[in-house]
Amino acid sequence: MNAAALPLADDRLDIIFQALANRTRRALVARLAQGAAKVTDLAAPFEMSLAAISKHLLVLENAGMVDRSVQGRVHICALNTGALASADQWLDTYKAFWDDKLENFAQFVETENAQPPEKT
Amino acid sequence: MNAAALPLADDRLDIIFQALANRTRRALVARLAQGAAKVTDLAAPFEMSLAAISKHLLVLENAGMVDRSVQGRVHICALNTGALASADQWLDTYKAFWDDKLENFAQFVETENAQPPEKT
DNA sequence: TCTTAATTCAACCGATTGGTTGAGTAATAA
DNA sequence: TTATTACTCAACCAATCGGTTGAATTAAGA
Repeated sequence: MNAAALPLADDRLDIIFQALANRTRRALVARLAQGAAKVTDLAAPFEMSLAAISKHLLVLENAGMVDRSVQGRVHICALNTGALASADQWLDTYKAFWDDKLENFAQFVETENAQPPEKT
Repeated sequence: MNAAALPLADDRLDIIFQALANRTRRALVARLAQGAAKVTDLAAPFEMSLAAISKHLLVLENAGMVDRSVQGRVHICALNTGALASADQWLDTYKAFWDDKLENFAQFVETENAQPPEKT
């Protein structure tokens, strides 16, 4: 079923979240979720140069989100969901925390106020 | 109550994922998931300056992940789950896609700025 | 062949990032 | 009052980011 339960090294997560931190790249992910596509078609909806899209695809590829198959002069890109799953997994860890544990910030502040912190 | 069903504007997601794209900030999130803390305590485990941590906390705050309460000279930071939920929600969209095939996905594609499918 | 299409590469640019240090500002402690 | 603590602010720096343009590469079509 789900084969992506890897250790999630920090530098790997850096690269994955960084790749997601750009709307053009997220739009490319959205597009690729519909199916594989060649670079020119991926670039078509955007108002930036093909070279810029090429760079964005490289970022996604380095993050492990996109696989590339070169057929002649055409590069076909496809989504690889493993990296996305890793990011999702990281977030899910903390979702579990806050669903269960975290309550009201104001409540904490009151508690902290009534109970002075220890000296350093 | 889950208040995180917002429209997920692109620039907002840019900021959220960018905030997560740094291991120090993710470590701060991890630390804050265990409970609120003051800035000095948050900075203690790291081998960088307090000013650097202060900046990281500002990034998390601007991303909506951290709330701050100033009590005297002490700033108490607490995790705000809304922004993390937004990132999770974005990823969940794709998780839903790759888990269940394109059930809800065509719907999503229309909402986003992705172009209609053009070729097979 | 000669031309065109698909894509990357390389150099460049301004803006941003992630860190530093030192000074500034308040609140608490002595 | 004077120090000390908690933290931010401001200036600076090197590295990276996101884009550009123009040239290079390679494949396909005429």
